Amino acid sequence: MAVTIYDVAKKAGVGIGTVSRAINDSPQIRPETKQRVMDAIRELGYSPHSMAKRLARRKIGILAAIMPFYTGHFYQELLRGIQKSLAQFEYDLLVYYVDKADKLTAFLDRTLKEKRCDGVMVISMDVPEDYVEKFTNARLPVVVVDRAHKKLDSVQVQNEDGAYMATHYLIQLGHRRIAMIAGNRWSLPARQRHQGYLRALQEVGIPAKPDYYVTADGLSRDAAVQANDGFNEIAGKLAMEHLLAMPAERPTAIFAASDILAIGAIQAIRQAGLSVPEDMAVIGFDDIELAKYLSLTTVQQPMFEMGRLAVETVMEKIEGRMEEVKHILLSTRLVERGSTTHKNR
Amino acid sequence: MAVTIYDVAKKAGVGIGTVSRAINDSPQIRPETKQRVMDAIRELGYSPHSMAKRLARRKIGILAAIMPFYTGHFYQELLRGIQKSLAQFEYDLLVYYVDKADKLTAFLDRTLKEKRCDGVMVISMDVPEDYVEKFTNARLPVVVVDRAHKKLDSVQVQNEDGAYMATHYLIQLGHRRIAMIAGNRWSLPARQRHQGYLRALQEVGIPAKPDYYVTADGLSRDAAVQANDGFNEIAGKLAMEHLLAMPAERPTAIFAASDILAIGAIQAIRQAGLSVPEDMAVIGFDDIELAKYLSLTTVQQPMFEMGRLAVETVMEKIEGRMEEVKHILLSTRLVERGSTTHKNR
DNA sequence: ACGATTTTTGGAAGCCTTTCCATGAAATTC
DNA sequence: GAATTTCATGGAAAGGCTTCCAAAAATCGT
Repeated sequence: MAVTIYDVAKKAGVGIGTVSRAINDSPQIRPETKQRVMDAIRELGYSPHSMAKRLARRKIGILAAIMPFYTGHFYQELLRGIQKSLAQFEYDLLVYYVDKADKLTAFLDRTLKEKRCDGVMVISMDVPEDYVEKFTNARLPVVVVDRAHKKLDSVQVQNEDGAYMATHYLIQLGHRRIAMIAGNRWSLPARQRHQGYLRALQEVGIPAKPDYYVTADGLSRDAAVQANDGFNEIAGKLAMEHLLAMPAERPTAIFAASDILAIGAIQAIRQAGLSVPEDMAVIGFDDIELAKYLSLTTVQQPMFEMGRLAVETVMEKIEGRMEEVKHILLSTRLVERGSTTHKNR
Repeated sequence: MAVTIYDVAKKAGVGIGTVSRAINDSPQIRPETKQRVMDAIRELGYSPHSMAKRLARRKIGILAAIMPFYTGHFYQELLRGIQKSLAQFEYDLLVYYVDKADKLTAFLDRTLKEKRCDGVMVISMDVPEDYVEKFTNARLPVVVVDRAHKKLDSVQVQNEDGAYMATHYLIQLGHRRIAMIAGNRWSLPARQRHQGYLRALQEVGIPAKPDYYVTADGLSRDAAVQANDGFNEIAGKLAMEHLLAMPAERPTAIFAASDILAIGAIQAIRQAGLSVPEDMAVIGFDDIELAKYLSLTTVQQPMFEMGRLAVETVMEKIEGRMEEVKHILLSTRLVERGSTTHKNR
């Protein structure tokens, strides 16, 4: 049916090995011979069958990325970093979006069952403990992005540091009553960011009020509030309403653990007839695309770079250049906009 | 090295054919035998090699999507529709993001050269004429999404209709001087939307002023303005500035051929000290995520549905259920927000 | 010019499945 | 109970490539 390497070999009057060498830029071939083969290939319109090649090479040439279904700049930029980097290795990218965490295990199972890729990048999701072992046994490299796990390679941002920076910035602006809004309490980024928040407060001797730390899990069982680990607009709004309803000592500034939470919070603030930043300064985390349009001060993550490093980390494992588990931490950057002060530059 | 079907066969005391039948749910196998094989598989931790399977089955089980690198809800939702639909066919998705159109041909070349997928979805990009033929010859099904081509299957939205609806809506609001901002003049969606715009005007006897149709290509050679076929923020802003600078008969309403153009236009309007919608009503097209936050009235495209249909169309071709070229047109929906009237519901 | 090296070449074996055909066993029919 | 049909099974062949080894050809040294 399709034209194979045998047809080319016959046409060019050479052996199949020679054809293979010609298409794979082997140095073990005379230029004239190579030319003859290439001519035959062009004439016949031959194209190698990628699956056969992969089978023979014992290498799939595919990396899989699994990520949650959130829209937004963060994942887009990440994907772009991944793609760009992948191109250099001549690997393809298989993308899986999942709605819920339970789909993650379904995907992981399938990946383990069929050998569909050489490595996996798990983005913004926690890999269940038993799967960590399964993947290790299967010798299938996994890198987690935007999360960390002791036994898996990881690429993430200095969450603690970024949160410290954000909180410190609010303090510098003169705020003393600073509350923090986060997604679910057990989410790792939430915890890390909380640590940074606490450190900044502690440093200047502001006691941390437990009431000032509001997380999505404490607010509601509602699915909409729990979506995306509690990092969603509704949760932000609810958390803010909760803070505004506090009897006394209402905070003057909010550090939200994500931009989307911050956006929800701002809605609640406005609805309460207050304005940002006069009555309430708000700072987010991520620097998603919306942040620019809504003039939200935030902590920017080097998303593109994360993607690039994720790929390189998996590739190191695949190519056996690296044995040890590697944890990469990238630094963040504060982006000042209008939700904290007016016209400050 | 890896455990193969032979190991399983030996362990279970059956032939390899039987093992294959067991894992593929063939009815041609006794339940007891199947159980025995399954036990052996579990014990050995066997998993079939997907590439070998694909080679033997003469079916890759992969669809490729190639799309531009724009961030946003439209592509995210589209991808989600694609993914969801793909899961039913047990196919995987290979994603390629491209910055520029020239990368498109690079991708298409590679796809043709190596047989990496069973079908291709080209999203928001025009397939060059010579490639149409190449793909037809290679018998590799291609569906274009958000574009159309006579000889290729396509899934797109009723652009003409949506634009008509948008313009008609502005007319209903009392506007008579309605301008249109579009990306590059030669882009198909731009042309189709322009047709709808013209039809709505004509219907009520408003003469179409050529000056009221501003496209990105007429504005600047600048790469930033030409990016994404002229559908970008800068182009929208520039176009609006151009309209505002018009000596007399300044328009009172703008139909932008995309939300992102509308957003650029709004910036220009505000910068000129005018307000939306009082001085200038603005309606967009797409309903990207930002639209909701910026309260932009717009024409919504059924993105998820487009993704689903794109997959089904390619699959029909792959499975040989359909020979003819199929063009699918989906209808749009007007979403009223604050950029056209205040509180209108 | 001839033996020793080095480079090029041909093609068998291997990668791991699925599929098809032949065979033997079991079930059905008359 | 013999003849026929159906069902379950084993394993060869096919799918299209890479890789390795041995053989052939080219190159080198003297």
